[in-house]
Amino acid sequence: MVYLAVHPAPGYTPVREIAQALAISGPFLSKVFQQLVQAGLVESHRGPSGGVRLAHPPKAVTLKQIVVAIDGPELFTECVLGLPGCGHARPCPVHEAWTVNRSELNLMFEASTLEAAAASVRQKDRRLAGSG
Amino acid sequence: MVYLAVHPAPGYTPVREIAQALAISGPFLSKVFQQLVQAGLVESHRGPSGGVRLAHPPKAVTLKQIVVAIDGPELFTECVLGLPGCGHARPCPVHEAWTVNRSELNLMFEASTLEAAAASVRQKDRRLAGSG
DNA sequence: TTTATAGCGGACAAAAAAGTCCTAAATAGG
DNA sequence: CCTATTTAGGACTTTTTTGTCCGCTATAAA
Repeated sequence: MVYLAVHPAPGYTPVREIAQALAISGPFLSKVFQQLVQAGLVESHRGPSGGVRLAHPPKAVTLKQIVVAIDGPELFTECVLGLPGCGHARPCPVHEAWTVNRSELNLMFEASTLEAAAASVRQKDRRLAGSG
Repeated sequence: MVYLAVHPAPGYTPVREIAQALAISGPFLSKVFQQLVQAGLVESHRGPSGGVRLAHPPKAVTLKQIVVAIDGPELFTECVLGLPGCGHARPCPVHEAWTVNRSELNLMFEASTLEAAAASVRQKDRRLAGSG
């Protein structure tokens, strides 16, 4: 998604192209984009001149949305010990501590936008892939 | 460790006893305690009347120490995207955002002590296990 | 000294996650 | 209409993580 924000195109960008640019596997990235499409963060189009594109302006997309789309909302909702049913009524020993922690995490991930990440990449020639 | 803090014993407490009290598997808990012993958070003693006990007063043990002992220091040191070599020189797009985030996490996990968790359990009759 | 107890550590097994492959469906262009 | 392209989605494989088992060593008590 950062790639799409940094390299805006008039139409759709093929997943394969992104995969090559980031030096990651095509099928794998394809799976990731399926999740992003289902979450409504990305729009896709099949056939020739098809591909993917951002569904919203980068300013309106947060890091939290992306994390939730790919890894699920558990990080922002669940008990840190993984105890099922942990909540105000039946808290685990670190419930309060983690609740505070978690809300901070929420704020930070919500404050971090795709636009900010893209700007950072443009300005600092920042890498997107593991090598390069 | 919360159990040990809540149920102080004159000598060592067998791992099996703790496993039964918390309704979790003995061999599994045994593995966990091996890690805690190696990390120096718990002391063990073999043979009859052996078992485990806290190596330090609960006040002096932080949640961070326990997390690091069991899951490793990665949570508090590594790039959130998992890019090898991500750092100040070659940052990933969310490097700064995550750095801030991570130091907050550090502070919170360092501020949360075993004593606090144990007190919480004692006062509020808080459960330690998944059911009960 | 013998015996039962208890943690240690390596090998093994099971479960979950990550990643790949293949076929189908859509669609733009000739 | 036909073909090439490109995502969708399910099945499969590989890898990683998680959890179990078993023999070994230590040791307290009889």
